[in-house]
Amino acid sequence: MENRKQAILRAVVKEFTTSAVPVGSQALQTRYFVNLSSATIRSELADLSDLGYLTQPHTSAGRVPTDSGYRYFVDFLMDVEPIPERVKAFIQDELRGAPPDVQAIVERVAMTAASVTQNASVASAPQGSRAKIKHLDLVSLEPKEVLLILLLEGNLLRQQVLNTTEAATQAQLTKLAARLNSTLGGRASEEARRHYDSLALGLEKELMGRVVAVLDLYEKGSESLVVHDGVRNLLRQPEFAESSRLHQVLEVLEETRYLTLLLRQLIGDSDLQIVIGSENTSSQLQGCAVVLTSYGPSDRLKGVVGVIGPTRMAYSQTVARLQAVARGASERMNELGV
Amino acid sequence: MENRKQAILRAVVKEFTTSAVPVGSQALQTRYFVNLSSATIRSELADLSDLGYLTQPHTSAGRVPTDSGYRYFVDFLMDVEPIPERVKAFIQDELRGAPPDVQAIVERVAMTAASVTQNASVASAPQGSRAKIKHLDLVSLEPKEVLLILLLEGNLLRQQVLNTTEAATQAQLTKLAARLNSTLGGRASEEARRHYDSLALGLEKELMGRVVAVLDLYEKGSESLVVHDGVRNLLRQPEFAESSRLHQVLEVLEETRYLTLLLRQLIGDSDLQIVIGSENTSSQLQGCAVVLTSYGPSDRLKGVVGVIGPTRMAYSQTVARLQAVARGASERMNELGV
DNA sequence: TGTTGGCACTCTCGGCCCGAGAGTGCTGAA
DNA sequence: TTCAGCACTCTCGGGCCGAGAGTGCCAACA
Repeated sequence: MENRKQAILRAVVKEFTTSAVPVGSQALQTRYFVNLSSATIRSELADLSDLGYLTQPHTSAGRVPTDSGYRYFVDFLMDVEPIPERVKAFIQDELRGAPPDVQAIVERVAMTAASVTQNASVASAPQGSRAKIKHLDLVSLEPKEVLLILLLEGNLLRQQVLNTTEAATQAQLTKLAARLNSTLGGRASEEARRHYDSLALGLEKELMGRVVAVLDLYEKGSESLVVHDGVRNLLRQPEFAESSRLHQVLEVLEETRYLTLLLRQLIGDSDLQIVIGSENTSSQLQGCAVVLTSYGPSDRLKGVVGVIGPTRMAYSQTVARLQAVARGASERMNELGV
Repeated sequence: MENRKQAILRAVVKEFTTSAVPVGSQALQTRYFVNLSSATIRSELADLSDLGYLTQPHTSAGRVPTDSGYRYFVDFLMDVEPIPERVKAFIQDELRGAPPDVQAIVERVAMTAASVTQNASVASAPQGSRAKIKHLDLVSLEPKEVLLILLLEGNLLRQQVLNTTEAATQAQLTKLAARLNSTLGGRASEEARRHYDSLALGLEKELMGRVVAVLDLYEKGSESLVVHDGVRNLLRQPEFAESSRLHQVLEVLEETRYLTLLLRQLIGDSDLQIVIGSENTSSQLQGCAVVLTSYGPSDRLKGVVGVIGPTRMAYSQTVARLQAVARGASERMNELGV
């Protein structure tokens, strides 16, 4: 595409992003292209419309980018936007101040992302495809009831209440825990499965069954922690003035199970994903843009943080800030060993 | 107030609750009071307006209950509404299926409350004013880094990463943990504080300092777990068709810190609290009604679950179902010992 | 050939009017 | 005290209209 067309497309996107009003040839001329006449710009706009990058709400209105228009912008025209120091500092502060557990950090990540991008946000907890057992503990609740505490790599705590067939004292449990710790501590989940298989029926086998179950749940990712925040930001946008639009977005956000799948499917193995309007497979997100990136303490342990807003979104700003949040969160998690 | 006036007020509330349209004398006559003429009803309606229980959007519209009208209804006219078996079963299923940890249960409680009342919901985790230490564990992460795992009464797990001045091996830590468990296990937080005071400087004192800090945090309730759900339900109500109304509610719901305070302040020590429209101290909740009740595994450990919706709310149904959810959650927590 | 000023055309938007309809309050009679 | 009748008030939706914004096209020009 010729340079001038690109420049005009970029200008339309930029202008529409901030004003939310269809942009006409005159506005472009006075604000971006003083050397061109509005007639020239009009003919370029007509071309861009023919190419499918722009459209008009009605014959005598200005132009609005189509989904393809945004896509072209994102792929070829977008420049990296520097993040103001104030925002950088805010992100740092928020994430440094996060308490040392996954749940809290994920919530903080969602909150920060929503806040700095002024859109709705989602975040899921980092999850690995292979788990390591770091530590294990057994606490007697009742004579035949045991609480199993499992510390996975990444300082993820899991607990399970377990009704055993035979009674056990706390002393016995402590001993058993110590033995299991030396066998399994620091080992991958495979080890636990092998150990389970090797056992004869009894308390230890029952216990290890639970351990394996927890590991399975974790590795299959069917236990999911997904949070969302910043829905109120969407209400500031004219796109969501009528409630039906917001309703659809909320159906996605509040349906945790679905949201989890969506995030997992979208992020794939790419590190930055931008989905615009009709590119969304989910019908509720038509008209919305989704920007996702991954974060986590290590390459093996990755969660997703993302932003949902109208397609008329400040893409370059959103991407920059979202990535900053992801970087900050990764550092914090790394530092905490969480 | 005379019986007939009460009956008419009740009818207006009931009718308006379902239709959301101002109710006129004729509608009342044909649907509730076939033996009265519409003129008679009109004069009663005029009286109820004078009393401040009803109002009209404009001179030639039907009547709408005022906040006082709802208040009178709730205090004197509301009858207990039986819960359909299907709904009862749904509540049971949802709560029985909740995983055995507090976080998950609180989320499940909010989700269920939102679902069965078709409104937005909030829930906070049960919290006691005094904590008991059930179990404690120490895991060595790095030579000078220790993870402290603390199991409080109610199976609440807390973790803290702690950088120690002196290095310690896992064996030493295990020994120390065992000693502390026998000293503190099952004891109240006072014991931990006394033990902390009695110690000389050193690893154990550092550790106990953290333990005491966690207990403090918990007992002061400054660590808060509050979740909300079902905002999408509000969008079905005409009251929230224009986005500004929803915006205000979302500001309350998404501002966790504020929400926590609000819940704590509202519930006080009563077991059921209904706040209607202008009775709300928070300006964002004018026009909304809030219904709250408490739940938890024991009398000492109470959380709050509540519903937020338009003042035009099916109060008797909401109260009945909310209490059923609270009962179900309490049972589940009791059973899990969570 | 690309650019430009001029111009007719199209479409939205807000304001206005108006009639239908709903619901009221009042009044006088039973 | 109840009720039928009636005049009155107000909203709501539809239709109309003029202002304004923006377009596409065309002919002229460099």
